[in-house]
Amino acid sequence: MPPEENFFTKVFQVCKQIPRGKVTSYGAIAKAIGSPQSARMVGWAMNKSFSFKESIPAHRVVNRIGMLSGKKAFGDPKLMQQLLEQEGIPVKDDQVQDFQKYYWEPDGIL
DNA sequence: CACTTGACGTCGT
DNA sequence: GACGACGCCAAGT
Repeated sequence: MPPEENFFTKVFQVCKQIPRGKVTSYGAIAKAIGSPQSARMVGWAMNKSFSFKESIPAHRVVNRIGMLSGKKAFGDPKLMQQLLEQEGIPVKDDQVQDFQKYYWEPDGIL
């Protein structure tokens, strides 16, 4: 019995809750699911999210500085930036412009 | 089974 | 305020 899939579920749940045109940070999600020090796990889960059944808008999740750290995970680095711009989020140099403005704090599932 | 890597974050300099 | 080092957790090799 491997790991509790609940962890992934929580992360995915939060990701899905991200409103269109908004972005959040891994730490915020990690904190929302009750593991504030497991921000890395959130990112790792995101990478695995592509293998997940459901579609997860991982492009709305960036690191604390708003940098598209996992753009490579989309297959094409441009894809993530494109998706963000498509949702109305200006991205420049792999960084979200006015990140603080588009930042969205996820609701704790707990 | 032990070491390394990884979509991060915080503290210290 | 920028740069560097340490810390966390799990998966892959």
